[in-house]
Amino acid sequence: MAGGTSQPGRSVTSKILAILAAFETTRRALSLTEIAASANLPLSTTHRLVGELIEAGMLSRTPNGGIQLGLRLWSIAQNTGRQLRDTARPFVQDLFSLTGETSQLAIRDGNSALYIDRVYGTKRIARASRVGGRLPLHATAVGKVILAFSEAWVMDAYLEHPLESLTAQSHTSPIQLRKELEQVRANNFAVTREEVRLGTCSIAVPVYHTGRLGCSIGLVVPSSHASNMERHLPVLNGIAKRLEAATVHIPLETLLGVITGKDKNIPDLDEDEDRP
Amino acid sequence: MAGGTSQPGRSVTSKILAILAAFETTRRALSLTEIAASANLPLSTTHRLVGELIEAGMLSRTPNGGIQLGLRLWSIAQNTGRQLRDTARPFVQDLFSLTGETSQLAIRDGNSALYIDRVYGTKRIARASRVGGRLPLHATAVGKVILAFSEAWVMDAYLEHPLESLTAQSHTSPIQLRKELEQVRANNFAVTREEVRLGTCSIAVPVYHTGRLGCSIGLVVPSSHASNMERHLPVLNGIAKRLEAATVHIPLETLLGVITGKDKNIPDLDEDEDRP
DNA sequence: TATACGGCATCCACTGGATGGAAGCACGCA
DNA sequence: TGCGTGCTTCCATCCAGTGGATGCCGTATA
Repeated sequence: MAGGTSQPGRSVTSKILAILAAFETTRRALSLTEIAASANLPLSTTHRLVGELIEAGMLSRTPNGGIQLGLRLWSIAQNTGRQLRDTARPFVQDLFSLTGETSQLAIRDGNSALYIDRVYGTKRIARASRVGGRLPLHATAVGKVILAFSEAWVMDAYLEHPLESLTAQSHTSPIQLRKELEQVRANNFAVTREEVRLGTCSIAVPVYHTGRLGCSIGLVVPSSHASNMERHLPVLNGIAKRLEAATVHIPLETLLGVITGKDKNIPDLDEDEDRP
Repeated sequence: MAGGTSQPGRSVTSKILAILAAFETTRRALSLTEIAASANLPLSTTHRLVGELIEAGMLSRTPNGGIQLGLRLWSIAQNTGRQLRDTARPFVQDLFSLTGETSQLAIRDGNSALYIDRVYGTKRIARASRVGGRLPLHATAVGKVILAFSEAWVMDAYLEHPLESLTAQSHTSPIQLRKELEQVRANNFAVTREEVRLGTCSIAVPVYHTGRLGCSIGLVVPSSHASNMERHLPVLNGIAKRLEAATVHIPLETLLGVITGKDKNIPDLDEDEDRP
């Protein structure tokens, strides 16, 4: 038999998504074969779908024959969560200017801290996270803040699952973590010491929104001068306050386009359309 | 007849892409009906496809029932053109710190200037462009730089098409534009005065890469203090030089994942995978 | 030089998933 | 109560999508 034996229960859509998902965890260009393997699709099918995606600019070929995400996809995706990013960026920049340390902003997306923005200097430190990247909530300072100040059920649900260990320093005991989060709530800030990556520590504070937690901002500093990270707290809290003030007028759900409640009648965004 | 009358010659892929493309020019959440209209698809088909995309996190529902791009899509798309963005960001920041004016970085994507990054302060000026957005090459300072320093055929091809006018100040005469670009090449910088949006002017310089044009960096300033934008040229050129130095070791094609030549043996990216 | 191999592109007969008109539902408004 | 709008569900039809087979190209091996 020639063809037609399509694996049942698999929609074309899911195949396209699987192809895109192949690029979720890598910055490299991938070969057709790699994509096919990652998406669990026959080569010929992959070939055709990838071809269409390239045609549309969602993927693009690199000069050496590899396949990468396309600029068009990036360009479209930039319209996601713009409200928060655009509003917050100057504040994250300020945070960097005032501290000289890598500054970042993260929100909760499922069980991960999703890094929305980060600002750093030319002298690169070993990066543990990147914009658009995710890290487990219990291993990062921003994550701990998010866990500590989220609704109780979020934390409870999170602690159900086993806590992944990224370095020898990661805290993986649920009981101990619960205590630590208690501390975070009491102190209004969280720290991590080499729990994500050896050589870097971090500190973060919550940014509130209408009483609830909105997001978290923090710093990543090399362990070498992390002995007194707490000295940055006044700046962190100051920026957090200003960011809160800048976002109060925007409904929390609108900030990210994520459903976290069942509110109604959220006003749509305004401003100039269609012009980039 | 019930169903099955699918418009022939339309692949599922193209339909999904049309749905995503509906969000290309708007930041608003769209209704199902709006998406269907934009993608030119029957409502029921749109409904099912959108449902699948939401399921996968590529789209998401807003609390008031609208549909928006999903965080997962954004997160995946962040892996596009990372090389240039990550490398250039500190320099764009520096540019902002040193000038206090909105700083931006753009490349050519087809016939548009594609804004890769921008840094601005809290006191917002009327935005004419945004990260991920496009503007015609002839109306912006970065665009003029890109046109002026690209290969000759790029400029020639661009001038074939009619030049869109964004404001009354836009230069739309091909002959005059050609002269202007000559000037840009001679001066090594370009300016625009209210050609994109009334109230803002801009200035930009080229960033070279192995002899060719790599990208362009520039400033946007309110017309009110745009009388002597040229005073920023030393800083602009200084930053451009430093950015050039920081990118020489990366092949131009790799910087963006765009094919601009037919080179071979581009080394793939390195560094830690899989960890955000 | 010959041979083997891995990766990529193309082909095509078959079929099951995609399709879209229509009907049903939910809500808001007069 | 009745109408209008927008969303959801249903299902008989059928064509777009499928994937095994084949062939090609460049590189590594004998």
